[in-house]
Amino acid sequence: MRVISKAGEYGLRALLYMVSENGEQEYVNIRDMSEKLDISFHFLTKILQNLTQKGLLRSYRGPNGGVAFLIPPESIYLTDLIKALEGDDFFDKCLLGLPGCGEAQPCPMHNFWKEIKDKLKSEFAHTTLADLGQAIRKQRFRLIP
Amino acid sequence: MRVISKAGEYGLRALLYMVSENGEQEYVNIRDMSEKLDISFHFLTKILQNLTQKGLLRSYRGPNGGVAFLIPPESIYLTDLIKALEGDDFFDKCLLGLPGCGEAQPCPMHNFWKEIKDKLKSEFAHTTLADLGQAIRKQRFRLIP
DNA sequence: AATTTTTAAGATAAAATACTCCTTTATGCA
DNA sequence: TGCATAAAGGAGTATTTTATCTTAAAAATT
Repeated sequence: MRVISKAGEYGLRALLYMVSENGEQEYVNIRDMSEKLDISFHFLTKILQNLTQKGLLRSYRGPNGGVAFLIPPESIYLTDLIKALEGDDFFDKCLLGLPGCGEAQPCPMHNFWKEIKDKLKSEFAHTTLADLGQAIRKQRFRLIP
Repeated sequence: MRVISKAGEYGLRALLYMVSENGEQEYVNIRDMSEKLDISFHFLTKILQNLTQKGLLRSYRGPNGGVAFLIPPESIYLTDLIKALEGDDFFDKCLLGLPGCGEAQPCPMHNFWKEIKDKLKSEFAHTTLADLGQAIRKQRFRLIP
């Protein structure tokens, strides 16, 4: 059960790196990050470009350039991040993939799945990137393989 | 958030069709099913072949042949079906896809996600194909597009 | 202005997933 | 026995996702 795509994972991991591992320098170098996290530089570039276009990050070229948060990580909620990375319909899929399943004609698993999705949604809706970063530091979770 | 692959969806839908739409005839014709459910015949064949090999279905060639349940749908639990369709590691993935996340070194979302997975698991572990079929009949859910 | 460092963008390649086709084998029926 | 039917099995194609390469453009340093 892959919940989040590779691209989504990499994006999330990079932002967590920016939040938790990086000091207070504004712009984080993408090449550097790609090497530390062992993610293809060009692929990561694409993913972060997307987040820049969607207004979560800002970027700066030239020496000492890179990407930085446009919105402070304290106000980046996972819901928004996941939607930016995975698409807006992330939370709207039928568990069984049954055609026509929805509120109007719920499949046998619809309500059960809705409950679970709602839980996931609300967890994502009130945890921020900063929260995750803090937890990572606290638990000493190694982001870097 | 695609939880189940296309192949998994088709397989599940076909079995639900067999449970709920089909009369009491033993073998269900795959071509017929593929047309009714609007799934590619060849693709569906592959999927059901897999279930036959895994011992959930049996098949019969020749006129009036098709596939039938080897195990009665009353004792096919979703856990087993999903594992057969999607692979045994279905319930073992990290939500954030963080490398190294596990019981030994849980990521910040690990316990939260474990809870949700456990809920899903236990729901799947005690609902059978027959249960779903019954619900479909009761709710008059249309399997056929 | 030239050089360096970095993002931006588009084209291409590899891998995974989704889907198709064709031949073989088993079965039923005339 | 011969023909039609239906699944099994193997190989092949297409599409999507993931990843890489190549070139261009922007910005800072010298």
